[in-house]
Amino acid sequence: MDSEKEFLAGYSLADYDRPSVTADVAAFMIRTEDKTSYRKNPENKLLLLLIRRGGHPYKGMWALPGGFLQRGETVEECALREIEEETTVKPVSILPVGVFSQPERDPRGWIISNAYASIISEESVRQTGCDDAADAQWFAVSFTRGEDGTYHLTLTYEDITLNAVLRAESMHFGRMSFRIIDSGGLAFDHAAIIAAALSALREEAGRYEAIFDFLPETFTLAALQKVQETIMNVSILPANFRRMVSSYVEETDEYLRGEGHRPARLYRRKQSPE
Amino acid sequence: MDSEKEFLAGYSLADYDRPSVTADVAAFMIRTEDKTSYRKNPENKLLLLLIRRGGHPYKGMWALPGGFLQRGETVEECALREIEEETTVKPVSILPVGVFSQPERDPRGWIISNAYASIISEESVRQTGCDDAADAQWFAVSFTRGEDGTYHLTLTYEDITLNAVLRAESMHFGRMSFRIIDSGGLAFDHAAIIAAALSALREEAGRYEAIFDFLPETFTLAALQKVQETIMNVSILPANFRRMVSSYVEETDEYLRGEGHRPARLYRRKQSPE
DNA sequence: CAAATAGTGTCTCTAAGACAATATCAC
DNA sequence: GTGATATTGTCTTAGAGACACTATTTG
Repeated sequence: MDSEKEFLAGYSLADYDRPSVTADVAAFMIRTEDKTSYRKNPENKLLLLLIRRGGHPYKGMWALPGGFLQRGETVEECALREIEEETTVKPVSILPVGVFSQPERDPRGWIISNAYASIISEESVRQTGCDDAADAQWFAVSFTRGEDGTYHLTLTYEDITLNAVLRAESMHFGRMSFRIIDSGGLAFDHAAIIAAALSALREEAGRYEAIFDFLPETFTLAALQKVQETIMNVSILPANFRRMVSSYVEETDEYLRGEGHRPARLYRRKQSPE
Repeated sequence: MDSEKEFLAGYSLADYDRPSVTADVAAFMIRTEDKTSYRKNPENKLLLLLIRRGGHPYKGMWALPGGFLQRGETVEECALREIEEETTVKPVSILPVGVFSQPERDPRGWIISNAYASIISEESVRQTGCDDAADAQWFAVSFTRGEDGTYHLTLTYEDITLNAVLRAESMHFGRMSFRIIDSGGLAFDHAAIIAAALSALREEAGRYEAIFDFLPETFTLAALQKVQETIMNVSILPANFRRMVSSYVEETDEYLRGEGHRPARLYRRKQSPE
């Protein structure tokens, strides 16, 4: 019986052809806009972090943050590391979206991408104040389905508008994958990655899983509802939303006062729903 | 302005450290058992294809079929290719399960695995009759949750029983990931991959998405229900199941006769439910 | 007081679970 | 006829949408 140790000593992976592996991250944040009236609650905007590429290929175009997998880390850790490097903020949560491995997806060669969606709370961004780099910006997201079955992804930052068009290809486990019809000026296949990440985020939010990560420890139910509405692009009656999330949250004794109307009780996420 | 062509010509990915990339596939099939009485409908068994490892590491232990990603193919194509090589059968569908990239998961070195669940119809296996290789066998699957939150995965083939114990780690997009407590004799981290694939398969079956792929073009509703019950490990009242899938199927004019009781109408999958 | 949100209660509608009842065939 | 499944229909219950109504604060 030959020993496993011996076998491994003589074994070399270098004999095989290997791809480069990256993790690309669609980092989402929800920004509370300014109040339009001293009475009204503020609106929300869903934002996505994009980096303007400084080098070839796709030089000058906008892309998702990402980078090569390093020895000794998992793909998920790589995604976390990349987003921390770019924002100096630790994401609250990170969710797998899919693997993108079309052979021609990157002109530099054989590079496969592991896509993640990550959620960053506005609170943490405010604290570290990482809005400095001109080559990293938060774009406002709009993602809608046309009546002909195409999907329109629009990303806006000041006077820059990226307008991608996609078609849903397949659906597995409730998640969709997309084929790019018009990349709208996004680098690589990142339009398809963003669409898949958004579709995954919506599915997660529909189960009230992802929405808490956008907010601080304690929050009003109205704020939580705005998050849900912003992600899902729907509107919900407050009374019904309240009932639906009631099993996921628990009351605190605190109230949010001074908003020009009746104070709202602050809630926190309940660890074990039921 | 420097040209992108120039840049790419001088660019070499070989400078970076790269992992080996594999696709591992949990191939599921549902086998119709023999009738216990000439009147009764037959029972079903959920089966998973395992390969006995001929070489180190984990020599002699059972593992999922899989192999290295080759240049020019996508990870999904690699998974399809591996399963076809092993069974000579083309899977009806293939579903992404997750990426497994713990640095120590493979003693041979830095190897990350893309896991897929694939569904193979009994019909296609019968046609090609690929039950020959002694090192490739279909194991009966049992996957249950203990009352202490652990999960028990039992795989059985003749006198071989593999008994793995796992703990749910996290849940994203309705899918769970698992930590291995006892691998039960399965190679690598394949116990965790199988558990994740089963959890994903159940989620998909719960939406009546995956269940049709186990069956031929036309089928009785009772057969469809047995598939659902086998995967989900539940039992459903026929009248209710019939109502729930009614929007996913359409009638044919054919009937299945000679079963010792009232003939059942054959149905086919409806392309666009509603 | 007015404007706005916070919060409660209730009606309706739909989908799923339970179950009763009938239909139809092979033996 | 008997034993089994096939098929239909109905009662009940749980949850989501709609909406009316009350409560509470700030300017």
